[in-house]
Amino acid sequence: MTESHEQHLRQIWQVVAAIPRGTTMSYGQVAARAGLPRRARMVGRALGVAPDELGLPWHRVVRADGRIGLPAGSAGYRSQCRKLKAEGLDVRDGRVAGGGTSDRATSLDETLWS
DNA sequence: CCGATGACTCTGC
DNA sequence: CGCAGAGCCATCG
Repeated sequence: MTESHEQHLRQIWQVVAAIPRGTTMSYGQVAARAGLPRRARMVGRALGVAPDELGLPWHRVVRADGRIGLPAGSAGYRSQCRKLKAEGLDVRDGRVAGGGTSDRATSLDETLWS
């Protein structure tokens, strides 16, 4: 059952659930914070297997460029875009703006988040 | 065991 | 600003 791997999923979900409202985090960021330095891809899979019962704010997880991690036009894409707007953020052409401007700074946040 | 795929990221052109 | 290539890790055939 690869329980060690399940633990990682738990951490990922926990990190995602710990994302402040009105803020967006990149996959690599979540992965790093979950203890997975290079497992950004696994984060995507984790969200994919994440049950809705957890009420996981997966919509706060976007790509490093601040773009939606799902194909434009997909159901998840629209959902994420809409939820982000509901969070007070602004979605432009698939891009997410942090409450007015860019709030996330990729590698910079890592030092900040420490 | 090897090859292909993927809710990723970075660098170069 | 957009496209292409390379790197990274886990899962599936």
